[in-house]
Formats: sequence, C-alpha cells, structure tokens
Amino acid sequence: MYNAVNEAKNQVSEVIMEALGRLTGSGKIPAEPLPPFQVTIPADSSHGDFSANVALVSAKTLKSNPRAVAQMIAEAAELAGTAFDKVEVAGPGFLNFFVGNVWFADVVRNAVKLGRDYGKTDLGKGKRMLVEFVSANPTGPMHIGNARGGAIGDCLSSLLAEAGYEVSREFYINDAGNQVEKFGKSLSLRYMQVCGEAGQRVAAENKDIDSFTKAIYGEDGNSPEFPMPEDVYLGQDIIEHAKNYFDLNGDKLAAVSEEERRKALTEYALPLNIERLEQDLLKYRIKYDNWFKESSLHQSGAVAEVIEKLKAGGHTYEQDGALWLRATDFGGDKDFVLVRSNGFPTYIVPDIAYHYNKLITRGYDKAINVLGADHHGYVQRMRICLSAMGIDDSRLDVVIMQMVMLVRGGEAVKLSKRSGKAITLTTLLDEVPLDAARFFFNLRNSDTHLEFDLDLAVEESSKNPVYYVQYAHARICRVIEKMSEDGAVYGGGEVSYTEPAEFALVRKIAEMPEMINDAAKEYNPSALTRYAFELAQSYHKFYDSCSIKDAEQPVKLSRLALCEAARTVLRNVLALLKVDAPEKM
RNA sequence: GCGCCAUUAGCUCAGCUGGAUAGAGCAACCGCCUUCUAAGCGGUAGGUCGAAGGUUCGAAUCCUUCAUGGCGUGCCA
Repeated sequence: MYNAVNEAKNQVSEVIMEALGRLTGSGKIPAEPLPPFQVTIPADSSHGDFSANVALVSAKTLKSNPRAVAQMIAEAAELAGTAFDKVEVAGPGFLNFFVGNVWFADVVRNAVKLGRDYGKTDLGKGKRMLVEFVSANPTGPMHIGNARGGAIGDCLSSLLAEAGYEVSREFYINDAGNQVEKFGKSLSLRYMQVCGEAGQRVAAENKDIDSFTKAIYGEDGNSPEFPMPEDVYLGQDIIEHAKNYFDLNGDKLAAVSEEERRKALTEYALPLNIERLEQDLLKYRIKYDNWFKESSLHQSGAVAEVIEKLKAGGHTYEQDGALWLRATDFGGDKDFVLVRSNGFPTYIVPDIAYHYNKLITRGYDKAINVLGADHHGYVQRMRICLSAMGIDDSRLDVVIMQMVMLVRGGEAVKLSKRSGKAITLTTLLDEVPLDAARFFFNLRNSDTHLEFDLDLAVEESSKNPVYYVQYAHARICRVIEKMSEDGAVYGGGEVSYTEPAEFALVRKIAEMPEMINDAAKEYNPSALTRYAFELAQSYHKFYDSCSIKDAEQPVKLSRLALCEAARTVLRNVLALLKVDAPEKM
C-alpha cells in the first residue's frame, strides 16, 4: 500500500530519533526518556512539508529551551538517503522538514500507475465490519432522515472498504411487532372506507389513484367524511394500498374478522413496501449485501433465547407482571422492561437477538449502526444489553446523525412525519439531482445538524460544490484529450516540478491515503466531500497558473502527468461517494 | 432533574488526540476570458472561536461552572 505522507512522517521520526541517539551518545543531552512527539503537515507550506514538535515537548525534560533543543537536533540530523532536502528550526522551536523533488515525482507517478487502487490502505486488513443503515420501517415510504442516513451509511461503507476493511451493508427490516400491527390496523380502516358507499362514490369521481387518495386523504389525512383515529398511519400510501387491494380482490375482506382482514392486508402490502424500499434505494445507488428480517429472529427462536440467556445470567427480575432487565447493574440510569405484562417483548429484545446474530452468530468484528439523534438513548440501552449478554459492548459502534433541515427560498421546509406529508426520499430525488443529494448529505459531520438547501442543490453553478468538483474533473479530461490530439501523452516517464501551484496539487494528491485512514478511524465520510473539494480547488489553481499547452516538452509531460494523477484521485474519491465524474460539462 | 449533541466571519460550516498570523464556501466590493472548459482564478473587507474561571511554555482545542438551542430520558420503535 502506497502512502507517501505516512512514509515521510515515519522518516521524520526516524531522523529525529537517530539524531537524539547521537546527541545522548556524545553527552550533549542527558539520557532521559522523552515524551512522545507528533509529526504533522503544517497549514502553511512555508513551514515545510512536515513539521515535528519534538523540541517543544522535550524542552522541559531536557531543562533547556525549545529552540536550543531544536537547533541541536537539526544539526545532528542526517538527511542523506531520506526524502528530505533540508530541515529548519522555526517559530517557538518547530523542526520543519522540506521534501525534495523526488518525493513529489514519486507521488505523481504512483498515483498514475496505481489508478483505482491509489488511496487504498490496509488499516482494516482482516477486520469484518457490518454497517447497518437506513433500516426504515417498511410501513411507509422513506423520509428525509433516511435519505441522509442512506448517503452517510453507504459512503461510510465505501470508505471503510477503501481502508481495507471487509464491509457488508445491511438493512434490518422491522417486519414484526407494534409498527406492523399499526400498519395492519391502518390498512384495515382505509380498506373499509374504500369499500364503503362514500368510498365508492369518490372512486367513481376520481378515476386515477392520485386524485382518489387525495380526496380520501382530506386536508391532513383526517377528512370528516373519512375519519381516522389516533395512533394509526395517515400516509396516502396506506389509502393507495387499500384501493389497489380492493381493485384486485373487491370487498371480500369486508365480511371477515378484523384480525383476518388485517393479516391479509399486511401480507399483501408489506412485501410491496419492502420491494419499494429496495427499488428506491437502488435508484439512490445503494445496494445492500443483505436484507435481514426481524421476523426471522422470532421464527428461529432467537428472540426467546435472548430472554432465556438474560434470565439465566441473573440479569432480570419480574415486577408488575413484566420482565425487567437490571440495567442499573451495568451503569444504566434505570432498569427497563424486556417483556411487557401482556407477554409481548419490547422492541429491544429482537434487537438484542439481531446484534447477537451480527457479532456472535456471524462473527463480525464490529457492528456499526447509523442512527438518527432521536435514537441516541437507545444506544446506551443496547450497550447494556450486550454487556448483559456477555458481549464486549465496544464492538458496537454508532454513528449518530443529527436532524436534517430542508431549506427552500431561505426558509425552513416544515416536516411532519406523522401526517404523511413529510418529504420522502423519492420526492427529494424528483427535485434534486442524485449526485447533489449524495454529495450534500455527506457535506457535514454527521453529528451536526444539516441544513440542506434545495435551491442550491439544484443550481448548476460554482456556488454548488458538487458542480465545482465535477467541473474540475471535466476540465482535466478536456485538457488531456486536447493534448493527446497534439500528440502529447504521458507515458509514465520521469517528471519534475518547480511551481508552487504544482507542489500544492501534488501535496493534496499525496494526502489521499492518510485522509482515508483518518476518515475511516473517525467513521467520517464527510471528509471525502471536503477532500474532493480541496483537490478540485488545487487543480483549478494549478490550471490557472500553469499552462500545459504552451509549456516546453519536459515540463509539458510532467504537467500532463500531474493532470492524470489529479484525475485519478478525483475519480477515486467520487467513486467512493458514488457521484458521477463527467468527462464533459 | 439527569444524559447526549451543538454554539467559530452577515449566512452555512472546517479546524478539536493542545502548537506557528483561527480557515473555506456563499453573500458584499474590486480585478482577470483574441490564450488548454470564466461552471474558473486573483484581490479587498469581515472574528472578544457562546460566557466566566482553571490546567501550561502555549488553549477554538483539555477540565469545571453557567447560558442558549436541538434531541433523549415509555410496559412506543
């Protein structure tokens, strides 16, 4: 795995350690253990390509001032055979290392040579990660939060794979429990409305399904003529299912028992919803490795086993007819219920069984869940449950994402999950290009609120960061194409650079593998969009100040090589985001 | 009440395992297309890093307290 930045950092450390060895050997500094120091890339390249704070952290131990210590190390440092041309003492006592031309040339040649493999690392070699994301309820369409979760989870998965982890993407289908009960109840109510006299009259007046559902739906899903009680789903999709079932099968369910009706309607609509979820996510360029059904955990007895295990471990007690988990034994605020007094387990029991399946049955090293901030209380409870099951709870990692605020015309778009009027993933994608949606949802750290500007996402201009990045790619392609028409093609030979804009672009290219490692460690796919933007920016600046067409032969090919390298890296990053890299715009 | 997250330029946000003059985009203002894609580039202006203490050679970054906002804290999921 090629990682020029990491190698250079290691070299800096080695050079310093050797210098310190010589200094203690000659008695110039006392032989004391020194604190660890850091090698970083300075923000300002006039401070060198790599910088070490060894003198600053060691000054106290050595009873000297940082600049004097730095000076001694700089003088004792042996740079022959390293990537570095020179080392300087600067500021309060930093050691600034400057890489030579060979380093820059190597970066470019390697990026061109490695192609799609450039940027890959082996950070996670041998580790298997299961990334679970979206897992929207199959009782209705996906909302805007699912859209953010989808983009984050999918790009996080790509990122981890790039860092060498073996990654599986998984969707957990909540096809059992209360939500599904409520789904059946809602369907049944709407079905009876559709069968009824009023429903038939509306059907006669509204031939197409859209106007029909709208008519039944009323103002906010609860029209006086077609009233719905509290605690049911009011989405128009429920009416649509009921109507479709009626069209296919007539009113034959009107006479059967409520229970039977709910069951039949659920068995009809739930698979359709699940298929719809899969289709919608595919359109969003998300393909799961596995769709895991909650119902399978009930059928296999895994849910019952969880309760038995927790009971056997002595972590439960009965009170008020319910079974409680002694969460306080594991640092929880309060105990909570596992099995309700009506005999049904709460939502967390199948979830425990599911995590047990991930970590023990299937043996993944880590289970990563992408969850909305409104579920963060759940995370602590799940950790407690895992501990109670004897599983190391650090094997569960959670990426919490804050809410999305949609903005249009400078004002917040009001969301209402309950009324079914929330903006769905599908309607979002009708309005916003796919590339923009995927890019925008990864624009910010997941743990900050995301302001999604619908106007900006649609705008085809430099204001829109997606276009800025894609434009850089298209520009590179055009340059390379133009030059090849003139017979100038980079064939992999020696290259050399002199201009600041060239160096800046090479440095940015060199950063990719480290960026991947850092972002993977932090589970932070937003680093990808940021990096893509910075890389595009470095290219635009290079393009502006360094002509390729008018350059003399050796310089021309070196710059062409740099274009190739930049294009490769841009493509690689966009591939991780699953955003198109257009050749023309 | 307790817990989690946030608070940095007019706006949206980076930077947070302590380091050099606190960065970027947008908005504002001034420039650059007979020259490889101006969907671009350069420049100007804009900051008591929510507040107050503390830790230290050094704090946007770590600790404490407080303020404001969001979300949790169900025999809902």
